[in-house]
Amino acid sequence: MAAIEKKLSRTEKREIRRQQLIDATLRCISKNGIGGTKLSDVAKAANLSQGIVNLHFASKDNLLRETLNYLAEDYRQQFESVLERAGPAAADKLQALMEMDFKPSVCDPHKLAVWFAFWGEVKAVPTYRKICQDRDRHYGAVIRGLCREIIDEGGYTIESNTVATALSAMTEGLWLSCLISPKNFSREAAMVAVYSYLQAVFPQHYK
Amino acid sequence: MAAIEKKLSRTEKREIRRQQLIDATLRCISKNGIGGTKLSDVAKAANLSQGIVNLHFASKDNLLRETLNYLAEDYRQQFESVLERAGPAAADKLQALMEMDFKPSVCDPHKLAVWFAFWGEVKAVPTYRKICQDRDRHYGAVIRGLCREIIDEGGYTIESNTVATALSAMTEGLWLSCLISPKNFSREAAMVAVYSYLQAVFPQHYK
DNA sequence: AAAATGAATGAATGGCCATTCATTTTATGG
DNA sequence: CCATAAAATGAATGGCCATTCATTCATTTT
Repeated sequence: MAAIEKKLSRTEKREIRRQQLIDATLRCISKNGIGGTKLSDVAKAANLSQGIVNLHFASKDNLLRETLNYLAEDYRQQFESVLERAGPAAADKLQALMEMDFKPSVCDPHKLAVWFAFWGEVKAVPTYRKICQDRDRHYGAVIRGLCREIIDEGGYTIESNTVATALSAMTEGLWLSCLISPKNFSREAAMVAVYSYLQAVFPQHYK
Repeated sequence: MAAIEKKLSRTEKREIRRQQLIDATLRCISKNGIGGTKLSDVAKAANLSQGIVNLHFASKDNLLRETLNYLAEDYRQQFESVLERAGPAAADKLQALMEMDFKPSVCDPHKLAVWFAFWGEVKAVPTYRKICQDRDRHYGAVIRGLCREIIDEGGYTIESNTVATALSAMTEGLWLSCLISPKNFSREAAMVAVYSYLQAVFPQHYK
């Protein structure tokens, strides 16, 4: 490991350190919650020294904000990538997006624990609210657009807004189940629940 | 106020104090999150003195646990009460329960903020997980039972489990929207989303 | 109404933890 | 290969906050 690091330039190392610390933070929050996460834990989890977080992130608040930003960015990338690959039919894109939400890389108790830890602070910390709101707004708009296309194609009478709201909510609620009762939860059953709605509301598009 | 308290016996006063402190805790958590809630804040919010929480609850952990228990019990009471009053048809009961979830007394950003604050710690604090799991299990079972009845009546082919999962998830996801974007959120629109599912999946029962 | 018991107060204590900083280690440009 | 600058360390600092406790105040009992 040290041998590998030797080959990296200073600026490369800088980025690596930051990411290393964010990863450690994710593990700590998932295990101990935001309140239970100490900078000394984060440093230990990253195999680095006490003062390292303040060196790279200046403050704990800052580290937490950057961690949330990383989570949001991680989701965004997967979302865009799925949107590109799937389709071209709107119905296929929508289904692919829903399936993404229950892939192990997204629907993973560790990551979800961190999402919920931040959601739990949304009312108290405007910065977190802002980041989460922007995320919701963006994906909401995309989903709504796809629903609109499907509705136009199929001549359905339901509001695109209603379907988009229902789908997004269902996803997030299923994530909560995954967090609270991981034993009992199955990603397949979750997808079946989502699919039951798509099928019921867009019968020509989903069988 | 002092005049009123004078008339109360010691044991009555004890209960009142505990409730007063739990109410203050709800307000503090809603405003500052669990991490930002100090015992001195709680005492101040209850117009009482510094050491009062330790006197009545022994420790902060204890106060938080009791606060979550209170939230759960509050929900349980409303749930049972709705279940009693509504019906007797299963479809009516189910609808009444869903409507309850979006009444102001339940779907209120202050209360929801506290629910989410605890959900955010579920992975880190087994005690919280236990309480939330029990809650989910219980209501899940009731909702599933009602869905089963409706399915049998209507000769639908969908699994009761799927519908129950979808409905519970949608509720909780909509609560998250209410928390994150209270400006944009409307309780009516949320109910429309839920209703769109009921209508689509149980067309004979919901028009 | 005196004694005893319980409730409430708020100042003092002690531990925890983010942050700082003097020192050491490592990388880079000349 | 040296000089300089950046990165990393970890011990020390200081502030915050849960908890304790001696004291005061109120209620109940005898």
